Amino acid sequence: MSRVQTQQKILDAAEGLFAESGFNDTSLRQITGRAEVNLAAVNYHFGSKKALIQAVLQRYLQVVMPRLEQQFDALLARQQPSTLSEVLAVFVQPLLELKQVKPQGTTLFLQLLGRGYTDVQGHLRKFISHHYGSVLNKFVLLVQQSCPSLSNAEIFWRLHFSLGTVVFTMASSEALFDIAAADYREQADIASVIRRLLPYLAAGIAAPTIDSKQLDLMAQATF
Amino acid sequence: MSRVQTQQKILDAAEGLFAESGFNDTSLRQITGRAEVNLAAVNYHFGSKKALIQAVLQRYLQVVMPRLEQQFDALLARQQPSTLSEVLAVFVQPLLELKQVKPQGTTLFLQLLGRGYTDVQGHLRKFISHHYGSVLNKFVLLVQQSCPSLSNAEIFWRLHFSLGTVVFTMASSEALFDIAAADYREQADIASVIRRLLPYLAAGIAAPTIDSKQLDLMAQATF
DNA sequence: GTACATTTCAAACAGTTGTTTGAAATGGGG
DNA sequence: CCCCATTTCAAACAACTGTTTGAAATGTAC
Repeated sequence: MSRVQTQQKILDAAEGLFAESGFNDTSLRQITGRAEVNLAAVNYHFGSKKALIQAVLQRYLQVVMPRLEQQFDALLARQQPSTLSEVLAVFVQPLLELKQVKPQGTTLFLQLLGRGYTDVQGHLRKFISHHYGSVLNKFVLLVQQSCPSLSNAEIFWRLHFSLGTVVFTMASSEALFDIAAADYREQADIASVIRRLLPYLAAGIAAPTIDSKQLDLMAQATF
Repeated sequence: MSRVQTQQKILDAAEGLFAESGFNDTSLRQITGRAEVNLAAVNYHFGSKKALIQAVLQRYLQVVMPRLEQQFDALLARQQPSTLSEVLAVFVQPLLELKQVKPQGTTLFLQLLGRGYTDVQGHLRKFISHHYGSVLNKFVLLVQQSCPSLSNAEIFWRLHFSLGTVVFTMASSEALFDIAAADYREQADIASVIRRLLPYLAAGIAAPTIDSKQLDLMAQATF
């Protein structure tokens, strides 16, 4: 079997299992079993499990990230600042295009992203900010321009709140789909979740700030 | 050593390690090592690691949940529906009161909650909805009353988005504190994060809905 | 078809995990 | 003090993990 065939079989098997069960709870024996490949093949072709995880993510990142950067650049080249909704909407097209790479591509990638941020804390964060930090900086800059009234610290926190929303939703998307289908007769797919997500994120990021005095009043209002 | 002393030492050691490294990445040998207790003590006193995890969470849940329910009941007994901000503000007081149970109680509990939802998917969700489902239903009812224009399905999704925000933020709160301190000279503690969280969540949950036509326009606006 | 490099394979490695065991120690009530 | 239940302890258990090994098979160029 040729080099690329084996590598591809491993990547395909691995990404499915990783998305289902997370990185920690997926063993190399499960992966090589599903890929119909010898156990040692992973270490031979990728070096280690960690490297395999990165390779699985890289297959999608190297498609999505340049598309995102290109769109960010287009917005940055404008004269007047973009609205927050415009900035967030940039993600939709590149993510949905992953379906062309592979039928379930969008769902798989977002689930993997969710797993990567929740399973082993820090690893994926460092990997992404190291390889694609410049792209993310452009995104942050666009958000800052669209919300000039917010301090940079406030934006930092709210963007991480938003990251949490996305990552958690995607990591548990399969369970949420099931619940939504059972309780609300929803035929939920990844595109419909994205559609629901954007207004939530836009409103949260651009929310008015309140000072601590107001918060204290709110907290005591129910006594 | 008396029964309760050993159990307490195990619980104290376990909750700290669980909060730091998550449930999967914390071994019983680490726990019994820190607790200065024999390895077999966990299985003798709690039965299994899974039961220990639940016991760790129960110590806080059985304090927080009755307090929450009591506040929800107070709001439900009102004549006019509460505002969303009022409903969300209910969480502040009971969570901060955990500091009286134990100095770092609030932070620990929220980190554990985050770990529980991100580490082993589903387990904690089932456990909480089984033991405290009625309390959560009252919360959902209050949110529905405060946002009459939103469909129940929309509220379902937005509450899970919010759960993701909280859970992810808390699970990685230590890392976020460090970044915030380094980049924005922020002295961030759990109370200040809650203060930042509430307006974000309130705005996100109450965000105006957009139809798919508008979304498509947004997505194509940058071409 | 021979020579050489690449790839596969079964087997074993060393490490960790949660759990169980049976004896030793400790506890308090009669 | 003795008895009996409770609790501790060191040791071993079986199952799993990612990784390495060295020989066998396959592929490729001459």
